[in-house]
Amino acid sequence: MRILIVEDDPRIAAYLSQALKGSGYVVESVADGEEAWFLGDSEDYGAVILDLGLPGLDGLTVLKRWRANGRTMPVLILTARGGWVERVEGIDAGADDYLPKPFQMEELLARLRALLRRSGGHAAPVIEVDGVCLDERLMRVTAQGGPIALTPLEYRLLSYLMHQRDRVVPQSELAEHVYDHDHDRDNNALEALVSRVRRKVGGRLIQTRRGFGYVIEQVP
Amino acid sequence: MRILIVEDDPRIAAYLSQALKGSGYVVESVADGEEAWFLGDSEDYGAVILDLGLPGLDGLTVLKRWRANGRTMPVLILTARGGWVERVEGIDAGADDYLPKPFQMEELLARLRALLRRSGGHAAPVIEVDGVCLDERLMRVTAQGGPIALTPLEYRLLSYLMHQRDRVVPQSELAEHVYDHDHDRDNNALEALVSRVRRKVGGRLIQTRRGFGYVIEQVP
DNA sequence: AGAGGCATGTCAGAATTTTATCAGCTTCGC
DNA sequence: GCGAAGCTGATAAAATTCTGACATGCCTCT
Repeated sequence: MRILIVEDDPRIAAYLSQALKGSGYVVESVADGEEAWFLGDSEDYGAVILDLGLPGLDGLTVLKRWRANGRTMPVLILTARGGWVERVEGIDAGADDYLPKPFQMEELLARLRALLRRSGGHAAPVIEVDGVCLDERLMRVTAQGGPIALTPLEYRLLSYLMHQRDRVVPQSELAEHVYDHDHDRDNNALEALVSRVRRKVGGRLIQTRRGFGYVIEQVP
Repeated sequence: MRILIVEDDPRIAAYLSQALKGSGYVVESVADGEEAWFLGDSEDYGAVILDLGLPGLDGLTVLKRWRANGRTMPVLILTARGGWVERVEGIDAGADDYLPKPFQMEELLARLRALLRRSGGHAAPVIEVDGVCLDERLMRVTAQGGPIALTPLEYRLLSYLMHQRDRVVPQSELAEHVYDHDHDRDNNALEALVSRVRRKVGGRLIQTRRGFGYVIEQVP
């Protein structure tokens, strides 16, 4: 994990750098506000440790510009300006944590771990087969770039089959996962549903295994 | 946004509860460790404010059990045990922030805002979607430059949906985070509320996913 | 205390979308 | 070719959601 240290006191910068390297991080260090702004804007860091009293450009200004530009890396402010008013100001400028100097290195490392832990878990859950994408957060399906409007039952059906891709799903099992438990089984509602989904996502995605069920194959 | 307060001192709990409600949160409060564990394990909270010195079950133990069970809501520890060793211990037990008593309410609110915006996967202190801006610090919403007057419930609804943007929010979840715990479920108050918010912020911001819920999409 | 204003729940009917059902058709396996 | 399994379009029925109107209750101001 790559960490940017923005700190103008060379002794503190060296101390931080050494401790972070000792914890397994890759560290870059700058002492100047302008340079910090440029690096944070153009490079990719797992987190930033930011001192506020900087030559050139103030730390808070740097942070606000990063956020205005859509940079979302976690930022831990570390400064001697210790009053609660400054802390509120720093956090509301877009910082994730604020640690006053002097500080215990152990605590800084713990807080950094917490920031990294929290910022890590946002992978987009998207399943894609043959150009058809299923976005589970948006509950939306796209095919060849265009969004496809699916009704609730249609979505449940496609979602289940895509989760079970490369496996033949018996009709009875599919029905159990699409319909509420008390549902007529001796009609062809499921087949009608499959038919409608096929018309929307393209006919060859959902294949019929006559006598067994349906399957979505990953490799066409 | 629904917040759980775990605090055994009734005066501090009342103080917290009042301040959080004033900032537009839906608040639940418990004083007992066992009960806190149960609620945090089974209910859905946007964040938890956790005191460590509790009757019944220790706060740290409660937190560790939540994390062991896969609960990922942000937790802010708030306690009089102020040494840095305790802070490191609390953070490494899975807390996201640690604020020693006594504390400034302003700072707690700021840190809570930081936790909530980060847990939604974002960093900037102001959320903006399609020309509509939500400033949590000022509790103010603007659209196309003009401020929009929202009632408390309307604000909670819009705020929650904007925090959860690009994710479909089921009606039941939305209701939990907008209304206090004891509330009728089989009326259409929520739909009426959505309708009112739509009239104020423009009809196409909040989209309906029939059968699933509502969503605010960042990229329309 | 009373008036007025505001926030919000409630209701009914409208608007819209979704789904079951049916009938006839097609395809598949033997 | 035959029977069974599966497909599809049409349509009616059902479910969901929206919205305006109204009622209620709370708060503030006089």
